[in-house]
Amino acid sequence: MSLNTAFAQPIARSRLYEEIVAIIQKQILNGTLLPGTKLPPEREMAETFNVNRTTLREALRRLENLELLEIRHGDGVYAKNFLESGNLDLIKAAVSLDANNETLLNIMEARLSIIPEIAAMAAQRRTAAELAEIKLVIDREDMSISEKDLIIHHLIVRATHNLVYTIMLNFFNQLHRDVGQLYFNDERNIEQSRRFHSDIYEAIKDRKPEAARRIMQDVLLYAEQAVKANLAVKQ
Amino acid sequence: MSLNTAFAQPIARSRLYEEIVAIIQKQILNGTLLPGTKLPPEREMAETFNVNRTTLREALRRLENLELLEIRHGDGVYAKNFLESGNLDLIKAAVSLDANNETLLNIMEARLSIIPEIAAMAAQRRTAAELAEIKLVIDREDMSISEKDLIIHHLIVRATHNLVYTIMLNFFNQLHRDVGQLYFNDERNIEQSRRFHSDIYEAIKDRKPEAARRIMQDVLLYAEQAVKANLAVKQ
DNA sequence: AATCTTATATTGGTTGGATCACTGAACCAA
DNA sequence: TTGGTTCAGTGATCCAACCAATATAAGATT
Repeated sequence: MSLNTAFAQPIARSRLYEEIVAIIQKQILNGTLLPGTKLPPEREMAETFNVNRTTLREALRRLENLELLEIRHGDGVYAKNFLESGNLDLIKAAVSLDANNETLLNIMEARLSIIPEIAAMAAQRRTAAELAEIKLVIDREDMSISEKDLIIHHLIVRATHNLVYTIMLNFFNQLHRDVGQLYFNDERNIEQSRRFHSDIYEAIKDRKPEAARRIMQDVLLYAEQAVKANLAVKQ
Repeated sequence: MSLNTAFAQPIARSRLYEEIVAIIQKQILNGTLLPGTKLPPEREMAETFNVNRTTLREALRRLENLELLEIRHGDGVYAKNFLESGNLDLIKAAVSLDANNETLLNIMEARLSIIPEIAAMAAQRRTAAELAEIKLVIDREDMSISEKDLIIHHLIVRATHNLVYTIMLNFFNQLHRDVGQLYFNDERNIEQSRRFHSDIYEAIKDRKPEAARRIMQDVLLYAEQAVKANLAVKQ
């Protein structure tokens, strides 16, 4: 017998280099480490953090990929202005840093302006095969509503035939994974989702972009309210 | 003497690990390396690519950050489904891989649906200080029109007071840097940009979101046509 | 004095090799 | 069947060099 899945948490042990990433990332995001600042040499930083240079370098690489640092061979390591170059992955870090959940609200706002557009586009461009796939998932019974919801969103964005939207959705879905757990614990929300799935399916089937847009907008607004209510409780 | 800057390509000497990233990335994007596939051990791969294990690991790390690989301590390295987990940085690679510029068109489509919304939001939320900053940049004369354009877009998105939009803009601006060079070589486009700057400024000053949205939409459509014309010539 | 060239120190990039830590599978014991 | 033990495989980290690009300053040239 398996434990209550809501209880079993995936440990996710942090690697050493990730701890260093977190430290430097925090300093850049909260303005302690200003853009243009030259960091100490790798050898020196490695000693400071009391890790091997190889490990430190993995951390610096990560920060470079996030566009937080610029590493110049033969010169040194410089802090960049994350507002001008930062990567979407930064948002995850920003969410966990700001205490008043401002970033989370920002994410939901952006989502509300982008995903409904995706739904509309999907209603226009979906192929018969893509429509059938959605139907198939809705009718399956060996899957939790939460899993279904995730896949349906994926299938919808796939129907836009736009890779950028597809990848952007991945970003918003990370929110889904983090907050969704609570959302789908409430029976009312589950019923809401079921209705959403059949409604959006119909709109896409009938190639009604405006209907799809509105349906998507409504469900996002509904979910947003649920999340906000949850945040209010926590505080 | 300086070379023609439009001709001078940004050297960008590839680091060794980046070449390995490119190879594996390509295999995942074009479907050679299927999701779930277990890659050989690091020691073996390092030998195959004829690089040190440290170097290989930097490559694997990068691919993990791109959400293309999953690295499990004590187990192994597995390929992931980039359509379900991929990062926006992937798009850059996708652009250079697909021959028919489909991804570039995808980017422009997404941009057209997102940036105008940002302009509208900025018109509603901008503070007096943010407005003044924009004006200041427009009036400066020690700056190329291309540089101005970039900064003005930054200031506009900053006025939305939404970090997600700010970071998203960075993604689209990379396109700006790559294609903008050609765009701003044409005198007609420069004139177009000047008009755009003053028009969008007025709309934001007067707090007219719909006007700002339309102006932004028009300029993006105009630029899109210019890019498409350029692509047509190249092919 | 101003400019160019060259030598050198600094710093990131790469290497080879060793050891630690986690995972999975096979095996054993209750 | 369940739980514990062992062990081989694999990633994580460490250590100590050397390679390669850059910045800087000293020297040569004009």
